[in-house]
Amino acid sequence: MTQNKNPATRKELSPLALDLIAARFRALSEPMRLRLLNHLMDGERTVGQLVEASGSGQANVSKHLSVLREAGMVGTRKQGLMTVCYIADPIVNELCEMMCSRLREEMEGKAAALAFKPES
Amino acid sequence: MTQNKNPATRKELSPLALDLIAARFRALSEPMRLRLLNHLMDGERTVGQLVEASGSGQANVSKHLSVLREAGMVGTRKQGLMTVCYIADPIVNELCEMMCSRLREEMEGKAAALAFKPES
DNA sequence: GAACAAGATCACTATATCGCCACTTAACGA
DNA sequence: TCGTTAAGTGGCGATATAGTGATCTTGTTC
Repeated sequence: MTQNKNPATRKELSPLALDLIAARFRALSEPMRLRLLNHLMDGERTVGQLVEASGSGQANVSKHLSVLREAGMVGTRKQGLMTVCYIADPIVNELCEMMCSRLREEMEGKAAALAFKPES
Repeated sequence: MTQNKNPATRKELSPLALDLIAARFRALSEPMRLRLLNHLMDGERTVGQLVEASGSGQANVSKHLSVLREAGMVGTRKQGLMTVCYIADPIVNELCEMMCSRLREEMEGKAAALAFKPES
């Protein structure tokens, strides 16, 4: 069910499409960016709050945020001196949720496999 | 709806979890790897077939495949001289499907915005 | 066993990116 | 206008990774 045997119904993605999709996934491929998103899942945060919460430098956080913004995943809004950040695309939550639960399954599976009968 | 205002119900992910999740997304962050997966969505393929279909070198394809294998997304099976590859985790299809349709929405949105009344 | 074919691995170059420091820019208050 | 603070930007060193050619390994065939 996970594979489509009929070549006529499957489309080969164009190089441009592949680049765009890869770019989106690349935005999610850094632990620090995931950490920022994880904090934003609690609600809006200023850059300063994210700097403090992430434990990284201000310049670094600012650059990671611009990557997320260019990927359309985070939005920002100026509020006086501060910049308020928020998750702009709900797909972020879905993707992370999926990946998380998938990893949990795998880990539990491996743990169970190690619990008894470590290879007959 | 996409954000959780209650801090008590949101969990902050551990650094280890962030690394694991980031690694999975990183496996999907290269156009060439997405191309390989895209071909595998039609069904099993040997390494040689993927080399031909992808238009890249054999060494390069082999390395990308090992990245995908380590990420648990692709499985392989020896069959004589050849190595048969297949998608081992159905999450790959879901993730790519989601990303694809999301991008389509965005592009169509932008196209529609450009069609008429380019800013009043 | 020798020749051969498929694929994995190694060595290398080029490029990209992370984290940090310093500096600049922008908005606010006195 | 000046000083202060929040955040963006540029430069730098270190590391990581893509792609390529050469080599090694393994299984097949004669």
